[in-house]
Formats: sequence, C-alpha cells, structure tokens
Amino acid sequence: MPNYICCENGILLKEQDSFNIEQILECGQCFRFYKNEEMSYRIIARGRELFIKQSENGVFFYPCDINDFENIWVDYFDLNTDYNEIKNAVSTDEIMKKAVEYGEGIRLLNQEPYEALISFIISQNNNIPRIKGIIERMSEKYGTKYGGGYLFPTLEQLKGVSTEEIFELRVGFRARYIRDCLDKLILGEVDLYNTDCSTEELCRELMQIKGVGQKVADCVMLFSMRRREVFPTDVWVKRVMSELYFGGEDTDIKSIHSLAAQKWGKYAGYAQQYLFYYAREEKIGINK
DNA sequence: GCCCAGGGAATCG
DNA sequence: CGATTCCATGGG
Repeated sequence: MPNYICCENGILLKEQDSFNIEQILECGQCFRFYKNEEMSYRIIARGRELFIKQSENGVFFYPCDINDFENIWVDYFDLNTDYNEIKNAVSTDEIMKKAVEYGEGIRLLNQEPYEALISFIISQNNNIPRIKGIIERMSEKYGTKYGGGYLFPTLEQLKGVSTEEIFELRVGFRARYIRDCLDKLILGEVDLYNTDCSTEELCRELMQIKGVGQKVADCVMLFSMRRREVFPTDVWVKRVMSELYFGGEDTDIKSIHSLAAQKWGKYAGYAQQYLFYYAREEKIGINK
C-alpha cells in the first residue's frame, strides 16, 4: 500500500516515485481532465470529480476520504504497481532509456472499460483536443450533473439515443459506430465485465463492434482492462518506431508489434506509452 | 484551400 | 488477398 496521510478534506500521498500528474494526464490515455494551474488538475472518472494538486510535499487528492482513496484512486492511478521494475524491464536499449527518463512520472491508469471503449471509438482519425470536446458535449447532454461538471453518461442513459442524435454531437461518421457499440453492449453480444479469457479472444470480441479495429481494441484493453502486453500503434507510435528502430523506413504494424513483443513482452504497453509521450512532446519523425 | 488527427470500413483490382 | 478510397470535423 502507498504511503499516505489523511487530511481534513483529502488524502496526501507522500514519497510516491514515478508520479507526475501532468505526465499521467497529458500522455494521451484519458480525456476527461482539466488543468487549473501548474501541476494542479481536476478529473472526472469512476463516477467522481477529483482535484489533484502536486507539490514538493506530495500529491494531494481532494475531496476524498480513506474509502474512496483505497477503493477507487489507488486502483485508478495504479499505485500498487512497482514502476521501478517496469522501467528496468523496458530499458533494453538507449532509445527506451531516454524515453523512460523523459516520461519518468507516467503511470498507466485503470479506467472504466465502457467509457474507455466509447472514448477510443471517438478517437479514430481525430485529434486529442477535439476528442475531449466531443466527450464533454456527450457528458453535458446525457450524463448526470456532478460537482462542477457532468459524469460520463451510463449505458442506461445512452440506450435510447438515436444515431441522428449522436451525430448532433459532431462526432461525424463515428455516430453509427457508437450506436453499434451501444447495441452490442445492451444485447450482451459484447460483455466488458466478463473478461476471463485470453487477450486474443478479448480483442476479437471487441472488434465485433463497428469502428473498433486493432488499435482501438488495444487502447481499451491497455487503459481499462489491465492488458499491459498490448502495443497500440497509432500514427505517432508508427512514426517513432519507424524512425528509431527501423532506420527511418515506413514500417507495417505487424513488424512493429512483433518487435515490441520481442523486446518488451508483458510490459510492451508501458513501453508504448513512454514512446508515445516522448514522440508527441518532441515531435519525433515530423518534417525534418 | 490543403493537410492532418491516438483508424477503420467499404470497395477495388 | 493487399491496396486505395472514403468518412465528418476543426485546428494549423
């Protein structure tokens, strides 16, 4: 269990290594976060609104009691995972050593599968600011008001919403994908909470949904289902891998997955996130 | 106006 | 089969 102390309206996490709230939230794995000031954020997740303020004293979570901290946020922020072990395991070459050093405070969140699934369907062929905007509009229109914002709408709240109404959120061609996703969840054709199966089987199940291909399925499995061996390969990861591991040659996804599995095995998902953050912040593989 | 975004489905050859 | 084309929208 992490080292924390209980304060009046929150929890102060002390001496936590590998925790940088800015890197954790800005590294592209989640969308419902709001920056207040430097190292001070608000998030909406797991049916809560939470403020996080990081300083030299530690990381302060509020409003938050011991129950919520231990039952929700320790899991959400992956606090029982030893990141030193992961960093050592993935640092198999100078490139990854640099990427790990660059994003040393990154943690993989454990998000809610249903929200992650809808969010990453929206993410396809889209950019992060716009993805955030769409999810925000969807929450404001269909979700429950909570604190200073709105919770992500439940399946129950979205079940009767038509494709046309989804389209009005300006999701474009993804409207019918979202509707197909809702239908398959309602019918139980896809069950996000009975996942006692291999990653391959789980991936196949997710990919039954229209608009869910390998990349979206991998993001959902990595960010919300603890499948840390998958290696979501989007344009950024493709670029950085081609640039740094394949001599600048345009490389197909299969070859990238194969190399990732070979180099990083069950920690490939963490390696991917260090590389994604490094590539996007430093714009690796762009113009030159 | 063009290009691109945490891609994937539909269509073509 | 693999390769191309199309899909909505908004920021640069």
